[in-house]
Amino acid sequence: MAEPSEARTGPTGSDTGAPRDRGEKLTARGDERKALILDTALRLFERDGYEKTTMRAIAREAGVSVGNAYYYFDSKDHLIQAFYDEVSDHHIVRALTSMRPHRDLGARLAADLHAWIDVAEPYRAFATQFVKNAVDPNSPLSPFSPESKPTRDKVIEVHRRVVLGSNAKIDPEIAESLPDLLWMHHMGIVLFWVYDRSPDARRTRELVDRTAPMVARVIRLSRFKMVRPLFREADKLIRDFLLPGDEPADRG
Amino acid sequence: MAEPSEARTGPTGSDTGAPRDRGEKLTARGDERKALILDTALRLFERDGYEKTTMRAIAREAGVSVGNAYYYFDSKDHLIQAFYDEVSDHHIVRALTSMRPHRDLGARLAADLHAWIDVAEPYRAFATQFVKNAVDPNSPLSPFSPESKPTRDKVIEVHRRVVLGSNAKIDPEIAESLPDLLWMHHMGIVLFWVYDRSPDARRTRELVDRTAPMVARVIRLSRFKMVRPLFREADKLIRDFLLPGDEPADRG
DNA sequence: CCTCCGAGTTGAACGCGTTCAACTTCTACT
DNA sequence: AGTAGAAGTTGAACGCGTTCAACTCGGAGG
Repeated sequence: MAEPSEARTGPTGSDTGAPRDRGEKLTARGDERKALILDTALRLFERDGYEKTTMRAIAREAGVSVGNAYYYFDSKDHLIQAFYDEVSDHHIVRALTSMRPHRDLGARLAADLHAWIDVAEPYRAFATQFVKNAVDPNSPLSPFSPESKPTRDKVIEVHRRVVLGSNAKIDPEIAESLPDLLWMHHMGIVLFWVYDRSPDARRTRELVDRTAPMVARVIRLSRFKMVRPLFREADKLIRDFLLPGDEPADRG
Repeated sequence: MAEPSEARTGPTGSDTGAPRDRGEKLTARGDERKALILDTALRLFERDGYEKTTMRAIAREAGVSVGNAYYYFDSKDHLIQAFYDEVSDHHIVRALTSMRPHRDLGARLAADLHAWIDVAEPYRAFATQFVKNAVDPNSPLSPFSPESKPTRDKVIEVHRRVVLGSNAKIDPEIAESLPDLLWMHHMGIVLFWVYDRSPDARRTRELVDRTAPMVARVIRLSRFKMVRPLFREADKLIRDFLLPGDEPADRG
């Protein structure tokens, strides 16, 4: 399989299964190195923004070669995935703590979302890029991508706790997919936050304070017979369309 | 792409006074040239997708130099703006026609959305890129950008007609912001459509058929006293947060 | 005729993300 | 110790979007 290096003709791609950084074996030193590169990248992203930070700058600052950065991360985007993981982890801890004193569903939800804003705020400068990539179905950063599933599941689990720890009485039939609904509400808030230019995301916080009680009120409505069919159908819809359930295999 | 290059100057009429991209003087020959480049670009986007189509390929295919393409369009993204305008214009015509026979709000909404899918379907291959850019607040492609306002207003106007032509009885207080709500529903459908991999967007159409009646049902609910406060608050929320209201910016 | 000027046009060049063949270092096993 | 092979590392090179100094062209004024 010897191809002349200068004639780079033909379709190179379509081999989508790049097993570069996946669960491959990394030595202890490799783990260190990977962390070093990631930390450097996030620091530069925070300081200069995502687009203005070059892979060459990251490599130089971390004291490695460009190629080496690519040995640990498949792409520049993958570095953002790591950022998202980090934010998510911090969010989980903070959210569970801050919602603990509350029993009211709206209050718990608001605490949850405020916790997210607290954690994510330092990175707002380059969060745009995250959302931009998240919206691309082919990106590993897509919320529906296999790569994102573990993180996403963890976040949804938080929303489950929001519901479970509350004193709200909820139609058990819709209770199960409620966390996913709340997750979507969360995503909406995130989208607003990305656009938000007010200092300290004050406007997003205001939005949270006003939507959280509303969401709680809507959920409380589900007990009434008049609207129950509507809720059932909405629930079914969400299950059918938004939750992939079990997609057998993508590349195997 | 049924319209020949001649149609380029006609239908928009709204120059928006945007001095953004070469709003400078263009000779007759310049207009032709610009249209030629645009048509070539859209054709290649449709054939090969957005990312795989290079500016060099567009230039070569159109018989001009790369630099010349940049003389008429500030960036590759700006070519997509043109695509969005075109889709919107066709959608408006088709939607108004196809919803005319219906009086039921759900049916009218479904007709509207199906019309959009019909028009946009050929471009699904590179629609991802549009959404990706649309989500960037700094992009001229953002739905909230001044550049997009004329197009967006036209689309929202269609949604106003959806409501006005129906026999639904709606709390007048919420009726006014209803078009914007429907527009957001539309955006949600678009987002799903971008992810949709089913042939002919069948799954998105299914989603439309199921959500449109639901939306209509929710709107019908607004008459009931029990939920009216909730609707009022939701309405106020939308006004306060999602509609910029009075931006004293363009074209006095 | 020539000159001037600005719209139109060019392609080499820049900086970017990414790839790759070749190289070095470490680990495991004989 | 020796050695195979995996893990780690390198920088030049590729193709991309974009920029820019220099060019051509056409018509208005002398």
